[in-house]
Amino acid sequence: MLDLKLIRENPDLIRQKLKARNMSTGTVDSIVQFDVKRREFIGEVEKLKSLRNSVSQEIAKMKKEGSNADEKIADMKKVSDDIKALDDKLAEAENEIDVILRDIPNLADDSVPSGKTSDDNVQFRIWGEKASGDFKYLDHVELGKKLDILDFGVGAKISGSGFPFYKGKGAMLERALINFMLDTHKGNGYTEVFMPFLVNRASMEAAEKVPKFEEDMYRTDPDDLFAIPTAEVPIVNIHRDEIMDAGSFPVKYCGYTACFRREAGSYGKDTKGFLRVHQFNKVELINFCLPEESYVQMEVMLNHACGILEALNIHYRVVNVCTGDMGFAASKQYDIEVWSPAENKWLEASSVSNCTDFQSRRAMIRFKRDKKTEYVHILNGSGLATSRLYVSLIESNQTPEGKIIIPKVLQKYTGFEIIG
RNA sequence: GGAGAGGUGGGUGAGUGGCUCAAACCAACGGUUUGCUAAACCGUCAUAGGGGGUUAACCUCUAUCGAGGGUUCGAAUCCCUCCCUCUCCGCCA
Repeated sequence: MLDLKLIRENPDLIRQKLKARNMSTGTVDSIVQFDVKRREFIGEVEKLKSLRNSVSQEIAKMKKEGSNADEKIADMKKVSDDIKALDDKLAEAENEIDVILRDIPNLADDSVPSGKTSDDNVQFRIWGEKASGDFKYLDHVELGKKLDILDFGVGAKISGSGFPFYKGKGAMLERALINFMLDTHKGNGYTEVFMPFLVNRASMEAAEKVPKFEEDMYRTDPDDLFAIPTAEVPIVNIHRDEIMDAGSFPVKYCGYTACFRREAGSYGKDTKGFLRVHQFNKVELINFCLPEESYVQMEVMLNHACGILEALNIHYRVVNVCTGDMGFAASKQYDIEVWSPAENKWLEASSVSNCTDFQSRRAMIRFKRDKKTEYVHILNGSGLATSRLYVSLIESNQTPEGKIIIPKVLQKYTGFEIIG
């Protein structure tokens, strides 16, 4: 969430940033108005509470001395009633502010290109070359079927469409990718963690996923637990409600989880095979750092994610995501896209975001410096999601006969060099 | 799932209605003393929000003892609901 004080003191800045995100600016006026009310109520109610505290002391003293305090008690009864009424009004104003605040995204950094849709994203880097064999590239669904390593029909039978099923060497390849990525990131200084895949509502709120995106989440009914849409949620919550040691930054974690997304409202769009799924595997990178370091850390994280693709020799590009296409909590976002020779297009495989203090303010993750408490900056990046990476990998490394050559670095993880 | 115990500041831990709007100790930080180390002594020791201020230091008020309600002039303390942790039993990978 944004800083209420920042909105109060710079409403024009916020309006301008909201416009850049194609959002209406009326919310700013509402917040400012409710904030004025809120502070009025606070002033009034605290004056009354102060009075009550001091008079209660007097009553205690009078009772001890044996004198009659009935009159003061009657007065204070009235004061207490007033306090209760004012507290209710205050809570109402605070709730109104919170409801609006939960709907306002992070402010875009000035280095973010302005634009409305993904078409306005700006290519930032491109690496490698398109697979250019002199034959027709089979797509991953055809390949998977031919080699008997992927069976989307079985996944659909077990769970529904969008739940991939891997088999034999296909399953081993998936496991190899995950292990390779984790080992590489450990080498980059990340602490490996393994964590719950179901989290409580408080954790989802701290990561700013709920209530805004509740429709996109799988939720268990009697326990109100959410299937995580990304490992970002449990990892960010490691330090929730904590004042972190200022000397410890950057604090870096990597971890594998399955990720679950309902993808409500996106039916019929890029639904083939792995292109859009409800469950996928991802190795996530999270970085807690000092505010002044977050944009530098972001470039470092981007390079860590790209390093995986380069080791696997996968053709990719990085785009600087525009204001209109950026994630809710991000102030800046790079998407990494991998090339699919069969689809003849780029597929998003990773997203590296600087969430600045947007999550840490909600999650109360802070550190101390010069006697002051400041909010930590939090970055997240996929390093990477396997599903679309898998598509690019098996498609790009296929032979004219429809076999798949395993990249050198993966061979010690798979235990084989070729599928087919 | 059943039975019991318990949740107090960074940690230990006192506190069953009002000089406790949280004692004491430990840790941490600053200082004094000191050949060095250690010890001793003194001081600081929360978070959030409001108001004031030469808008920095600082002053002041309010809230916070797992969470939320309730009783009361007044709640860490009494009542209700929920959450979590620990121990034992049952079930189970």
